[in-house]
Amino acid sequence: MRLYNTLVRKKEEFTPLRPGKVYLYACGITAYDLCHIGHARSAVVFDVLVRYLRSQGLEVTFIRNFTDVDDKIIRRANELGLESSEVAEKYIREFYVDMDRLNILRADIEPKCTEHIPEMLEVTKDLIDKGHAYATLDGDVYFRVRSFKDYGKLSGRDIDELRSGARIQPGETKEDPLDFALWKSAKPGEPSWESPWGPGRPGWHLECSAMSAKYAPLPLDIHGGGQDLVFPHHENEIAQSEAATDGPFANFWVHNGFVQINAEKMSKSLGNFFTIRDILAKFTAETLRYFLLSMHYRSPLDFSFEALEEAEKAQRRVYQAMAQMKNELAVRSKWSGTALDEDMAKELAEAEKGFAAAMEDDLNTAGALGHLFSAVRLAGRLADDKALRKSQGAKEAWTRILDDIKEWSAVFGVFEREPAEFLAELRDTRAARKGVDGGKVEALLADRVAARKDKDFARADAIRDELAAMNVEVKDTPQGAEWDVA
RNA sequence: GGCGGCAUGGCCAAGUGGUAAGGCAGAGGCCUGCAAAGCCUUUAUCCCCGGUUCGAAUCCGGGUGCCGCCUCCA
Repeated sequence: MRLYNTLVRKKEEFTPLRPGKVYLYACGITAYDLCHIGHARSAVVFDVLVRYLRSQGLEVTFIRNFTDVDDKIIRRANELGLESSEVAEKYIREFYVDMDRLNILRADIEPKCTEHIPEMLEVTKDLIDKGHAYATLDGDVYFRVRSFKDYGKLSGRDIDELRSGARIQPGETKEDPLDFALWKSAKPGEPSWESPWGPGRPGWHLECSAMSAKYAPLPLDIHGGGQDLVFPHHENEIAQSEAATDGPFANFWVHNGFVQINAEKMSKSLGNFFTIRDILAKFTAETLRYFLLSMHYRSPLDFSFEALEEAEKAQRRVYQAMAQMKNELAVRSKWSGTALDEDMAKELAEAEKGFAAAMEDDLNTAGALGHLFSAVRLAGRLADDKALRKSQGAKEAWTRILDDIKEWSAVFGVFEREPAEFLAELRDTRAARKGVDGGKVEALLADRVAARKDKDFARADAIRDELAAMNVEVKDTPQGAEWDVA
């Protein structure tokens, strides 16, 4: 497949460095709070990338770390009166709750920073030995940025431009403002570990270098994360790892775009901040997942509840089509001999090809979904035609489309549910969100069924108007009356 | 200030130089007791100005607007 590589700022053909085998490392969360939509996007993007690579027959080792010691966690622990390890454990548990609901597969290896202190000390020692790092009298260890000539190659920054922006904080004794901490000496009340430079804790960037080297052969095939991690986090990782190993750290750098609110970055200070749970209180997890995949992973994605509702309708349409196809296939046992029309067969083949090509081209899930809808429309057209509906051609097409959706949905992680079951969940979710009383609806619907049976259409229509006023749509099908939330 | 990204129909959104996917919303039709759903039809010279090319939404230059990173951040 072709993948956009941040390192060279263009799409390149992705080829595993070791035949048939892919090592992918994605930066995970810092466990100090509930995950927000941005975390969800990043998680979904890399989940789909892993699923896709696997669907192409590659054996993927997916590593996603947890940062479980850092300034924010310590601050949070102080606020809550807990140990920082308790805070980290709590939010790692919450992370799994959210990710499981979003159908995110567990990574193969999920290392925690605090469990890899020896490995990090080892890297730090190496870097000092090679002259790439130095310890200060205070017991801090810094990476000597100017000792690494390629610094800035990922983020496209010039070291001398950076200089003007960097500051030395009071109390720091760096040689150069650009230097960043590998090891921070312990301050009172902070968690700390013993080291050759005194008690302290690792700097943020170090963990990814140490843990990826432990669990994967370097260079990694792919290293990923959110776009904001490009600088300084990933730039610093490259500096640490490449200075330590004298070889390349990662072959491809893949970064997902940000979630925005009203075209602005989501942030707590702007008050436009949504956790995954805020969303899942109103929408199904699968709707959120579908929404996140309906745009290309590198584009900024503007979040709104309106947009989510559109996604919900689009998603419902696919499930309705699935339900219809399954139903048609189930109710009929005899099919006429008519084969599938040549144009339709071609259309279906093109949708299949288009889907594959879109995924192959930098994981274009939005483009791929367009082809899924083409298949869905074809299915509807067959069902709509009284003659075609009973034909062998329709049977074959529906069977094939359902198979296609099954294959695609395994990569997308959506459309995997039993349609009737999901549609019921969706209806209930929409009903709850819009304040529709399901019991009352069922009662009115029963009255209407009775009225229709008596051919009292005036009364039936009056009841339907009443339901419509409640935001409820009625659908009369051969199987009986159904309702949904408008 | 430095670096980078984006600008496609009413809204959202794909788009690999060859003549604009898809979704949502709207209009007309088929179907239906009437509806709903579904199906069919229908709505774009792709921010502006130049250039390269037989041909550009796609490449180059210059504008304009918006956003991100440069400090913790998915």
